[in-house]
This record gives sequence, structure tokens and C-alpha cells, in this order.
Amino acid sequence: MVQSSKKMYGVPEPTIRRMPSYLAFAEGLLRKGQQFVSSTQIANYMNIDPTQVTKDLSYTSIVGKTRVGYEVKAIVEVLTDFLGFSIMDNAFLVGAGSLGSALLHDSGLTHFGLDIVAAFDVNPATIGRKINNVEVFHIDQFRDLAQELNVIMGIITVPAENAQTVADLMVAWGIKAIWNFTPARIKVPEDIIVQNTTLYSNLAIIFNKLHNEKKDVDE
Amino acid sequence: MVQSSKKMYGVPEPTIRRMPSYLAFAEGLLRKGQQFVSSTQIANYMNIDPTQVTKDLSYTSIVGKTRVGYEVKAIVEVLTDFLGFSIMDNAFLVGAGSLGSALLHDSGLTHFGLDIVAAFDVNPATIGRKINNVEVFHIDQFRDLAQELNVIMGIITVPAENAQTVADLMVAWGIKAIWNFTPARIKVPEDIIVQNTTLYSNLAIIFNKLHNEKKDVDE
DNA sequence: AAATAATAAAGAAATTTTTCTTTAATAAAA
DNA sequence: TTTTATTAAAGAAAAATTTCTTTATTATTT
Repeated sequence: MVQSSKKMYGVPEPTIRRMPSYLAFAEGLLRKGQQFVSSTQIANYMNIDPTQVTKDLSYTSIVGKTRVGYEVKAIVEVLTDFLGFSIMDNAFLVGAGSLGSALLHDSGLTHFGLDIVAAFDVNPATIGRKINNVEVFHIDQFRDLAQELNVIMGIITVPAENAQTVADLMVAWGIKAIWNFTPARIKVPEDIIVQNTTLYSNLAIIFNKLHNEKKDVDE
Repeated sequence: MVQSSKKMYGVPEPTIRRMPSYLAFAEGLLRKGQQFVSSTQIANYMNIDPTQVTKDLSYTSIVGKTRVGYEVKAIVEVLTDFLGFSIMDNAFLVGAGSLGSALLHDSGLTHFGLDIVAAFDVNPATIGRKINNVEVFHIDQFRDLAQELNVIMGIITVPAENAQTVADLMVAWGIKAIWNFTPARIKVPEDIIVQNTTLYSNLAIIFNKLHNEKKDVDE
């Protein structure tokens, strides 16, 4: 069974997680007119190791210059492409409550390649309203419009107990990826991409650090 | 330099990240009246390996019964304590825009031990308003009330370019932890805990999975 | 012009995290 | 009562990720 010994794992997820911050930093430098930036500078900004930055950027086509660093413009351009932020993807959002509304207002999502083209809810008070120019429809409407509008992502911002129902609906719509903001885990066919984003995980991490404060490791 | 060979690292962060989901699942089972739950069931719900669940729970005082599983009630009680969700911590939120507003409306935060006692902004339109019963003050007000109200956490939901200014203010307030929702990284003294929560990292991960779809690893 | 210092890049080592394997316990079935 | 199957738990192994080390390059300083 002779095969390539270097397995083609994709880019490590921690790397992908850090990249948007590199990008945001580089965009800031670009606005300030800085032409080059070193891994040391980026690392200092991020509070991580410089070689981590180098490793991360090595997954892209960006190459640095010894004693100079990376070209800021190159970082912005390459990372924007690399992270898929230059292609616009369309999304439907289900659950136009406060969190859903916050996402609809977030221009950063548009900036980074996500266009929420419609929102859905069951609350008569919100249906028909426009949130940041995105119309809110009843959940039963437009079920087959997803294909037509080339909507590939569904965003779930409903209460946790309704997450599975909404997910099933999205799968029926023919969606390829689901961004789940509820703490509930959803069951979907294997080929559907699911990204869970829960605030409470982050809260747990903070509390853990807060309560384990000053645990000076010394036996 | 003879020291304990078993270094006292804390609980792995990935473990802490998963635990709130275990808790949410167990809470659901408790409501349904289920008395025991096996690692297999939890793993199936989470789409992870059963031994991962066992390992994770082994960091707590929860013990399972062979052929039976873990007592649901024990999971709920122990994890709630373990994650610091049973102690109420007070927080100030700065930036009462759409995201800040969404957090103020999120009863889950209260349920998991975070009480946002006041919000701050610079926008005259929002100052004086109450969002879900939390009053919005001008950022210059109440700077020393943090100590008095025992506020240990600051939540940053302002535009990225103002993140550092707000962070400096929070440090001056005497806050111990900062939950930063902007993509900007902030510089604070070493003893301050910072948790960065950026949507764009998650977006990048989804896009990466979407665009690397069907990358069948075969040389 | 030569020496110095800062940096990227590649690879090795260390660390951390996940997955696999084995063992022991025990409920359920035969 | 005996057998079987399921499970937790502990430890080993594997995999993934981060950090360390070395080398080569090249601005900057002397």
C-alpha cells in the first residue's frame, strides 16, 4: 500500500481561527499606510509565539522577506481569498430575535463574504418587518426559494428546543452548511457542514480561568 | 530541581468547551425525567467519541456506573458547579448596539451565572434607555461603581477600533476579566483574563469546510 | 567593506489532545 | 445460575498542535 507518506490534512482549525485576526490587524496597518509587518509584530499583537504566525502564514501563498517581514497588502489580499471572504455566499437566517437581529445588523458579515438574504420567524410581530433591510418572512414561506437564490448557508438563532426542527427544515431546503448559535446539537446528514457557536462555551472558559486564578504550578 | 513530575495543568480547554453542551443535554434529559445517561448517548448527541466524554467527565467528581451510565442529576449539579455557573458574577457591558443588546436579552447568561448589572454607551439615543431592565449609562458615569457593585467582568461590544480604549477603561475600573467580542486584540496587564469571542473565526471555519469539500485524501 | 542583528523558513522536539485497548464491573438474557 | 453484552475507567498509543532549534538571508550599523 504505497501512498504518499505526507497525509493531506487540511489547514489546522486553530490556524483558521487565528487568521481572521491576522487579517483584521493587517487591514488596520494598511489603512495606516504601513507597508511591511513582521511575524514578531503580529505575534505581539496576538499574544502568541512568532513562529506560530510564520507557520500559520506558510499554509498560504504568502512569503516573507528576511529582515523585513510580510507585505501588508499581500496578507490582506491572500488571507481574504484564503478564508473565502472574497466570494459572497448567501444565507437564510431563522430566528429574528435579539441575536438574529444582531447578526442582521453586523456589517462585518457582509464584509467577510456572508450575505443574509432573508430572515424567518414565527412571531407575527416581527414577520413583515425589515431588519437592516432584510425582510422577515414566516418560516413556512419561501421554502424552495433557497435553491433559486443560491442560498447555501442556514443560520439558526431560535431557542435551543427548536434547533432540530429548524435544522431539518434547512436540510430540506437543500442547504449545504448550518451555523448553529444554539447550545443544542443538531443531527443532520453527513454531507452537511455544521458549525456550532455557543456563547456559553466561552463563558465557561472565562469562569474556569477566573476561579483557577493564581494556580501557580509548583507541584 | 526535583519537582512533581505530574505537572498540574488545568482541565484542557477543549474539555471546558464541551462541558456546557453536556450540561445542556443533561438538563434536557432531567426535564424529560431520564435518570441515567451513558457516555455513548452523550457522545452520540455530541457527535464525538464516547471515551472523550468519559475522559472529560473524569475531570469532575462525577462517577459512572458500569452498564448504567451517569446519573443525570449528578451531571447537572456537578457540571453547573464545576463550570462556575452556580456563582453569580456581575458584569458591565460597554457598547449597547445590536450585539450588546442581544447579550442583554440573553437569559441564558443569567442562567449560567452572569449578571449584567449595567450597560454603557456614547450614543445619546440609547443612553437612559433600559434594555431588558438593564439601564444604559454614558460611558463616563459610574466608573468607580464597579468596585462597589463587585463587578468583576467587562464585556466589550463596541466597534473594533474602540476596543482598546474600552479595555483600558475597564482595567482602570478594577475589572478582573474581559470578554472581548470585537475582532481586535487588546493589550491588558498580565493578571487580567481576556476571552476573545469573534464570529468571524467561526465564519472562516465554515467557509474553509465548504470550499475544501470532498477533498478525498488519497495522496 | 565587514560585522551585527533581525527575520523567515524548515525541521525537530515537546506538548497537548484524541483515539484505541484493556480490564473490571454488572445488568440483562439465556 | 451461567453467560452475554454493555459500560466506566485507566492507561497506552496515535494524532494534532505548539514551541524550540538551526540555518540562511539581508537590512542596518560600525
